[in-house]
Amino acid sequence: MISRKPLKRVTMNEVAREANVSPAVAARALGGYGYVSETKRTQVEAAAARLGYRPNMIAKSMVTGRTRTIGIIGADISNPFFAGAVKGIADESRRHGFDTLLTNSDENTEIERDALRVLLAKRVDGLVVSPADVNDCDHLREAVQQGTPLVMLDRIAAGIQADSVVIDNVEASRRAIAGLITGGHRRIAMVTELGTQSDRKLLNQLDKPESADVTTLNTSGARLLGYLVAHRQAGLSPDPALIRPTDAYASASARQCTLELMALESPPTSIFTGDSVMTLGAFAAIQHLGISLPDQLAFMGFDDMDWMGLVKPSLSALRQPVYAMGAAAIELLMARLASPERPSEHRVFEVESILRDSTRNAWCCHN
Amino acid sequence: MISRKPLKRVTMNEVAREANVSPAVAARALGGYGYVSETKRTQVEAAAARLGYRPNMIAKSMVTGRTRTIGIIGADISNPFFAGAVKGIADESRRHGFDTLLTNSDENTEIERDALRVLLAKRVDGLVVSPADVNDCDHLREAVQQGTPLVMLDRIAAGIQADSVVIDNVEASRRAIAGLITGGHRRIAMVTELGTQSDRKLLNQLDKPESADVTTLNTSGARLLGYLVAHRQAGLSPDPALIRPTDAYASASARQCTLELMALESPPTSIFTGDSVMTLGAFAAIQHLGISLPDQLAFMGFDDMDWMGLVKPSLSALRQPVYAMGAAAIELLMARLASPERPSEHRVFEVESILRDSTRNAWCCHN
DNA sequence: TAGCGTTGTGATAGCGCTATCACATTTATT
DNA sequence: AATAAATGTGATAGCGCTATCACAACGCTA
Repeated sequence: MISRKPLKRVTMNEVAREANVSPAVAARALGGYGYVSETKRTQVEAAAARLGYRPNMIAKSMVTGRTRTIGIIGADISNPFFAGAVKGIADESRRHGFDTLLTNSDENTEIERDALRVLLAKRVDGLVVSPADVNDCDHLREAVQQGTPLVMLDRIAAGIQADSVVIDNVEASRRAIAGLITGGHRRIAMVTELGTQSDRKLLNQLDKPESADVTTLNTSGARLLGYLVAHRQAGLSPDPALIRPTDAYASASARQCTLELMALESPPTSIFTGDSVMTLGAFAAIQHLGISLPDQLAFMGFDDMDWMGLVKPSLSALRQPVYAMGAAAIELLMARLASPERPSEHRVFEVESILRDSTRNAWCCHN
Repeated sequence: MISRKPLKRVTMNEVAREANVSPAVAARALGGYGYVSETKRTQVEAAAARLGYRPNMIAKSMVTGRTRTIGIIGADISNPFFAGAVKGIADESRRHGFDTLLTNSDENTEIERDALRVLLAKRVDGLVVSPADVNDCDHLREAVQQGTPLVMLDRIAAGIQADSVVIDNVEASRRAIAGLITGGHRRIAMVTELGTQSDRKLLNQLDKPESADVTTLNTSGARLLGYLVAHRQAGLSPDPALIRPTDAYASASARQCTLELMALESPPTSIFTGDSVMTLGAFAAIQHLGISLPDQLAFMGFDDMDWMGLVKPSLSALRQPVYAMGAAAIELLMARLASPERPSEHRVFEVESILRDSTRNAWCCHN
């Protein structure tokens, strides 16, 4: 039960009275607009300080229609990818005089819809969203249509007229796998979450990746597609037993999947993980089994973390410039706020291959 | 340049007209309060849906004086400690129907002051703050006095009438060091950031920790104090050469400090780090030098991370229940919103010692 | 029939500001 | 000196809602 009496705060009118000027003058002095004489400005400022006046953004937003606030809908702040991106978003927003309202969707479209409703009710000036499912985005489309600019981060939902900041997941993954294939690997396992229906559909068409519609795939689906394409291009047919979708408790599940993979009659000679959480679990399994990398198993994962250079052997990874991507999202948003009619822009960032010991002699640059 | 025309949005009045009811009825139907007949409620809801009506929280806050928003001032979201805490804060807030406005202080009091000003202007209903410097908190005190409830997380600023959620840094650190001493170590190094003046003052009184004023110490100062107390209690005099304050670029600096420590004529037999960022840098140095843990050097650090169990050898650490601490901060805030006059509550969480290979045979439980 | 509570509806003040007038005064230009 | 422009001030509408009235219509009891 919330107490009902909102506390009485000092208002501009009281400051005006204290300073013996009209409310209009006080407003101009405090708000920094229009004409005010130096004398009165000082009077007003002194009065404001004396009374402990705090401007009320709510009231200001009420009349201006702007809040100088950006809403963020991310999957999970405790995931390092988002933590880094959120930092970039927050810093860059601040630089432009905007604040950030943060929400978590937990990769759940229902929660996302809810979060969106709240952010729109709060009248944020713009949104940065990582859609939980790119195939279920009517709510996002409606927000854009009603006039709230939106930038998609990490994932692009088809059919939404909005800017985006992404990497080319298919190509990054394809290149990584192609490298392993060129390095001589033929049994490459992939451990990844496959949270959505459309991503899982890929499992039924392992040999015809070209028939998949990229625009309906989420991040991990796209990474799996890259895996399939690399195989296809090399004339190889992927073994379904080596593709392991994990379930919800991601890290633990990745560990379990990896244990099972290595227990196969014909285990993989190399393993590729869909993100850093998968990498954590898979590597835990590898340690547990005492498997030696890269001789017995080559290892490469999506998303680079500091610690990957410190484990033995060190782990190769595909690095996304997360902070820069977050900052870029805000740049695009600011550009759109300035000119709402500009054509939508899609910023594709480069993925860097960080080659460490876990792929030594196992990976060859492909192109 | 921001475009100036705020876009025209559907208001309650328009919904009322569309539904052929008075604005008051529409307000009650949409706001879910007071009497409305079933018939009219349905009419209004239909009209709202038809027009794509979105409630305006700003206007509502204007009259109610509440925003259902919690402001967070944290040091750095990309630091795993805060990322975890922020998750706890956000989740728990959401459970209570509150949203979170996130800001970063970068451990800088100036930025913190700024962030506070903005959050108060936005009329947040409450604050969760990790003060950058517990000795420079007049701005926080004023906020509390003006009536915005505030919970301090991770650090307590003296003389502020507010709730707090912390761990006992002195005791946790003292116990860890005492364990190393009992384990036979006499030359224990400490690598930690010492960002504030008051923390650095400790360096001038290594042998009389009891003369330090705990309430003026920040997190890392308190941890250093624990280190000193443990030595004192064991009748040992700490070697100043083994206490290494790092500077700004934390991880790299910790690496450098560790390299220098190990190059000493008489190097430490054990090393203790002030947080996970320090641990990362220190461990990188240890790997670089090829030092074997725990034989050549016992290792223990503050803050546990997933990867610490995966490096070779695995690293011992003091684990804080970060998520729970974030959630607890919101619990306290909600309790205070419900009864503003309740006495302030200080929640002290337990620190768990995660003993792994890096302290094998080097650490003995002390009490 | 009068008197009462219950249920539903409408009118409207006002939250704290900004923006826009109208107007007063000073300074510059012809 | 007359006019125009620049500079400063005050009054006030209104942003979209909620909360508070006043009141009407209805069924109930006495």
